[in-house]
Amino acid sequence: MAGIEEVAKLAGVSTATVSRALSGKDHVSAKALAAVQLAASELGYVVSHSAYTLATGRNRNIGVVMPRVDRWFFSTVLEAAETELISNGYDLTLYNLRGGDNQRSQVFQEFLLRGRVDAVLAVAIQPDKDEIAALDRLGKPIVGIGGIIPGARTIEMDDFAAGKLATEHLISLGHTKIANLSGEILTNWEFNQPGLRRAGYLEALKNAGIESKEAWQVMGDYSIPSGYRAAKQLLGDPRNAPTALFCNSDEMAIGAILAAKDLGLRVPQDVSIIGIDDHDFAEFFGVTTITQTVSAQATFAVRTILDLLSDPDLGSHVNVDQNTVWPSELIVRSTTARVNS
Amino acid sequence: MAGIEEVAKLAGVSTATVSRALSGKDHVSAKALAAVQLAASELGYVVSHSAYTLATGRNRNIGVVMPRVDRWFFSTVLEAAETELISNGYDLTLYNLRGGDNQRSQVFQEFLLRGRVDAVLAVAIQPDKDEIAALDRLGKPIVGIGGIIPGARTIEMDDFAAGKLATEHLISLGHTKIANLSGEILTNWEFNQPGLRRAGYLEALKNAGIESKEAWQVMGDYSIPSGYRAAKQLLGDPRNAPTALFCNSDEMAIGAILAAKDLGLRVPQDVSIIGIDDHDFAEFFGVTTITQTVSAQATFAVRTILDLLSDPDLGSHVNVDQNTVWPSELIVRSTTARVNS
DNA sequence: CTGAAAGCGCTTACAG
DNA sequence: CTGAAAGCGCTTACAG
Repeated sequence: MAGIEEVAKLAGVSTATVSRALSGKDHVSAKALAAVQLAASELGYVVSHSAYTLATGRNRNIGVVMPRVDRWFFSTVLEAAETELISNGYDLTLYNLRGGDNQRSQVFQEFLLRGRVDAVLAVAIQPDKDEIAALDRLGKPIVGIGGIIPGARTIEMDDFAAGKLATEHLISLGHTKIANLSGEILTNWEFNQPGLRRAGYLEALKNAGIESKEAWQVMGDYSIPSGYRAAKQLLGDPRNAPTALFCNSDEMAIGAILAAKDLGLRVPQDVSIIGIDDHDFAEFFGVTTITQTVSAQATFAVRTILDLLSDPDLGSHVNVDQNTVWPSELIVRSTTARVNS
Repeated sequence: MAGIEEVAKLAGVSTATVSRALSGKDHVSAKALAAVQLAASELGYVVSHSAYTLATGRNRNIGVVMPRVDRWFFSTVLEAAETELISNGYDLTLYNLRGGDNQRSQVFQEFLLRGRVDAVLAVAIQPDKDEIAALDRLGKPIVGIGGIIPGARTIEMDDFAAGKLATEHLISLGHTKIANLSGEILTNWEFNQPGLRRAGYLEALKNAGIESKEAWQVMGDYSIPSGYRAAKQLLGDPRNAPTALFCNSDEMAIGAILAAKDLGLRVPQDVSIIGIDDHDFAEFFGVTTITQTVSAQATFAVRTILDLLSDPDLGSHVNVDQNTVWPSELIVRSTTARVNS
């Protein structure tokens, strides 16, 4: 692999000039520029990344930390983030935290601090104060998606408002028997998104003077099968069946639709179902939902990071409290309708 | 951020001793070891990655290249690969090629050669000879999943055999009207997996003396909606409806099941449906399928890479032709049955 | 505009 | 077992 020295020799200039010509940061005579470019392409020269990083302290690489990747939300974030990063010449290093608590602390205490990343994008992860402080000391920005991180910039949809809006939509259609299919919080470093959405749901019920029932507040795992199972249980109960389901994800809503069909119930005539996400498949299944525009959120988060990184007077202590509430919209499709009374 | 020098000073030894003590590669007196460890943990010392790489030429980082990440197959590979890598102290740098041809060549000609990765895992991507040669010259192994790459190590299920087996299963149940829902090849650097599976399908038909029909060979995109649409079209045709569907993915099979139901057809009494993958949701929907054990494939591929990298006499020219045929199994669930004649 | 040289923070023969 | 020193391959003040 050709190094800068060989390029310099071939071009008949110094390595300093090669560096300047290729980076484009400093002026170089047209003649030198041409000679360097020719030599570089002839030798197939590519800047050694570690030398570049060691000399400049910049990595052109950001770390993305998420609890898992094999779920729609996460893979969608990843896809959008990578696309935005690569088009800016940045690499993306992925850390999934499937390994649990140990892996999580290994990532934060070692991987992120080795100086391989310039910044971190935390997806649906709640870093603690010490972890943020450590990044801060190194001058590394951390931006979060999916919840509020005290002491850092975050982007999140208003989960409480979304839960409330979804429920109000059902109430406005005359429903009073409304169940909420939510999610579990598995670790102490995940956001309480299920709790916030449920709180919005309960608030909407209370405002409308509708009594809430414990039995109608059930747990799923955001997947189609879990939505199916929970909905079948709820809708199959002969004495206690709700007429409407508010699901925390479109996948669970899709599962619920299938469960209703299998019970011989018509959607939306017999049961109304609303999700959250605006998943790729939502339109196809006609799911009424609340948008999250996940790709756009991820792209925005990456741009925020890139902007911070290109700020010339970014010192240490770069992270500040700042939450951007991401707009959500209700999209009414064909799975919700006036209650059949 | 404390450097090795500060640790050396605090421990009262040279930087060489610190390096040796921390890496554990060379013997160090118990006393020095203790002093270094204490000093390092006191200062929160973490080895600078770029300095380590520049000095050693090793990155402890591998690049994963895939056409996209927001599909089950890819996110599952990614999840498994990351889990295996991180537990070996390796990072994973993700390159998705959603940006098309330009992005692809940028990745291969620039990103991969900057020396940031020690090896590459190519997922469902067909690098060309020059690209492999370039990696070879740098002594970087490339291992592929999802198809055969001439000149590199690969792991792939036998797509032809899988297509044949799926079709034979349907034939053995008495079906003769069998459609194949396959996928499109969008770029010239993707594998011809749809073609291979279809060839297996056609071979099985031929062996059984069953005539194949153009109209029963249709395209999808591996997703639930595309399976639904294609199946509805096929099964709704009053003169030409097949009695069995062989789908190239379980998601398409699930879509097909839903389409059949919506047409009032019973699965498997009226239509038999088989997929490929053994997707997370396959068991739930009772899909008869052919396993791919994707996670295990990805883990195996990563281990292959790690083994190569730890081989002390790995020089340049590390890539050789070598394909491992990954075993597949037929799992008969409840979506296939004897033809209703 | 350009070059010589220091420096980024490690690792590792080489001596001892 | 340990230290002094060279070297990894760049970038960037500093002079000119």
